[in-house]
Amino acid sequence: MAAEAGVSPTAVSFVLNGRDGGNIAPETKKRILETAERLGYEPHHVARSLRSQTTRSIGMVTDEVASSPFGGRMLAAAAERAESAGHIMLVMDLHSRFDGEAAAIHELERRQVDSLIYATMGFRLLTAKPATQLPLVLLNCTAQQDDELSVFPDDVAGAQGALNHLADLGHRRVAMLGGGWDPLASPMEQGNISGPIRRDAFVAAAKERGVEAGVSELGWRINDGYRAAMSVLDVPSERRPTGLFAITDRVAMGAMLAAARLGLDVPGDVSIIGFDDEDWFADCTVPPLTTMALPHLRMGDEAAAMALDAAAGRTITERRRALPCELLVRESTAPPR
Amino acid sequence: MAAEAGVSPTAVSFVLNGRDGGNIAPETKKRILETAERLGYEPHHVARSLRSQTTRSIGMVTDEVASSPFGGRMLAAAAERAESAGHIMLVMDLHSRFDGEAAAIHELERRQVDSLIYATMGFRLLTAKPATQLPLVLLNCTAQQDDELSVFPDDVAGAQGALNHLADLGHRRVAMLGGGWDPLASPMEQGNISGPIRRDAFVAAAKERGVEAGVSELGWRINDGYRAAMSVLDVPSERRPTGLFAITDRVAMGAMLAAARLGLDVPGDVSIIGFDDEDWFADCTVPPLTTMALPHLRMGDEAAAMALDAAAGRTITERRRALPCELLVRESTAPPR
DNA sequence: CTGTTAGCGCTTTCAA
DNA sequence: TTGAAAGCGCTAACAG
Repeated sequence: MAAEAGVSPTAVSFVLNGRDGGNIAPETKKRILETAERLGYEPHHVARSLRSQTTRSIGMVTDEVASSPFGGRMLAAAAERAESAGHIMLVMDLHSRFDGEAAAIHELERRQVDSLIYATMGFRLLTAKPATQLPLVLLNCTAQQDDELSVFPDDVAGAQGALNHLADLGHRRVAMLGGGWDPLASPMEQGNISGPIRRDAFVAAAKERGVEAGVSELGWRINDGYRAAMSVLDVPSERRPTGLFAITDRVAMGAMLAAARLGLDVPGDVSIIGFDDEDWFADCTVPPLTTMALPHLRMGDEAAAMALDAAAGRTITERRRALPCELLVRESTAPPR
Repeated sequence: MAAEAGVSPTAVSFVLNGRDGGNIAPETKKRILETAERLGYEPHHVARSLRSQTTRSIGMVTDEVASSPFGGRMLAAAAERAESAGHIMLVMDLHSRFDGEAAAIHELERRQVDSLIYATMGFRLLTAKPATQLPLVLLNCTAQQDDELSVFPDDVAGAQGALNHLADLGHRRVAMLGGGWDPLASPMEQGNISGPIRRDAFVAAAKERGVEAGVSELGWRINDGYRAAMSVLDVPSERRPTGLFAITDRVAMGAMLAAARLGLDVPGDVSIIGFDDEDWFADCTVPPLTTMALPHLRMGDEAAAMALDAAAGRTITERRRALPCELLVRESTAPPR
């Protein structure tokens, strides 16, 4: 390339990296640019990495995030943000092996990634943050005492928002369905802290609004929701809640099944609001499910942005970011009648 | 490192790469190994890449696979296989931008990945295979005329298997629910060829087994399944099918809703079998859904294995691999009564 | 059997 | 304003 343009490698390097602070004659610069264009020349990425000690890449280690329904969204959003900054994501999935964490990080360090994202499937509170010298951002999890960089959903505001939606609609007697400890959950999921957070915030918000709120924590899945809704709904109508807050969309689905079984109309007899906005799940229920959407896309995006900033040595203002959930009002909620 | 052990870099390189074909004195070798151990020495990956022209990594470009419910599974499985061979996955998500393909591949080539996996969300037939000089394997898609390396689900055998399951149970009148053209589908999904493949195979298998088979292609989602099942089930019982094959688990879910609405017991009055084994979806329905599981994990695994083989220049016997689906018998199917 | 040497393709200091 | 030269850390001919 240098030979082809009849200049030195130095000149080429300067021009192509925009480092020509008036040091290169316009004429020379022009010739270099033209030659590069004509040859379709592009700097050799590996060589450049070796020299500059930066690979323009960010490593992502996931605890089966890649295989969870939400994980893909976070990963894709993070990858997109990385790409837009000329970086790329290297992924290592722990596929539920607790032990692999150190090895995965080590491998990523060997490959000289510029920063690291550690992502979990459920929203978890980490007792020990992954050990590394690299800039690290926690995605969908956060560390106990550290002021580690982290990005996670604002479950508190989400649950409050759900209650407020119901209260604004005029509901005075509501119930929260689902949550609690799930013996069937994978070990990874056990550390999930969304359950108690959402419950406490929901109950507190209900108290504040003067709304009567029951809780039936029978699990996280469709049939748990079915059972919970059955227990809560199958009572005389004057004691029956008119609004149901399901801790997940799956639980909401079960609640819908239960309502149908009991001959209750949704949202006529009972309003149901879910949480998560899992895939197109909420779009597909009958009626379409109102839900509190987890900000997975934005979480992935922010995590990558933080990783990029940290790698570049920029100062980061907000080190722990609780991102707001979004209320998606569809057709499963309405004023009580 | 070489200095520390008092030997030449050559000796170190040979020993650490296992290339010491009797060329290194056992004594020297031992000293090198000990020193490496003591120093926690590891070869510099980037430098090695520069020298050896191989980065031990495989590039993956996805058309929003990373953000689809199944995509994560394939990606994670591929990543795991790559890791086990000391490779790593670099991912570029096209996030539904058709145009980005060439750019994504180009970026991966610049980063000197050893091979490429091109993965799609739905099972697609590619008219033009992505252009690259690198070894390329198509994941969840295949090319029209080429003998390109590809891995995809055996939808034909899957649909046959579903019918055979129903027929073996004794059903003589069945219906297929869902599929057809979906105007609401994303452009990416439009190219999905699973629909016609499954339908034709199902119908042909029914004919072969002497089973009467109707088809109601009203779409791919829960409420489409609801509508399709309603139209098929809401007839006099002597004309009503006793077995339903839903083209996706979502459609099956809708069919269950319809059955419940009509007061029909599943599987007593009507058996329902789904397709895909989406997430824990099938586990969560009431009753648990019998379904034909797509081999996503194995697909990701095989794709990575093929990419690895191709990169290493090994000869690959089966260039197009249709991987078998697995029948998961749960509780939504039973003999007719 | 072992070590010297010459690069891989780039960036950057330093001298011209 | 430009170019020569020295590496980044490793591998692999090729001598010794």
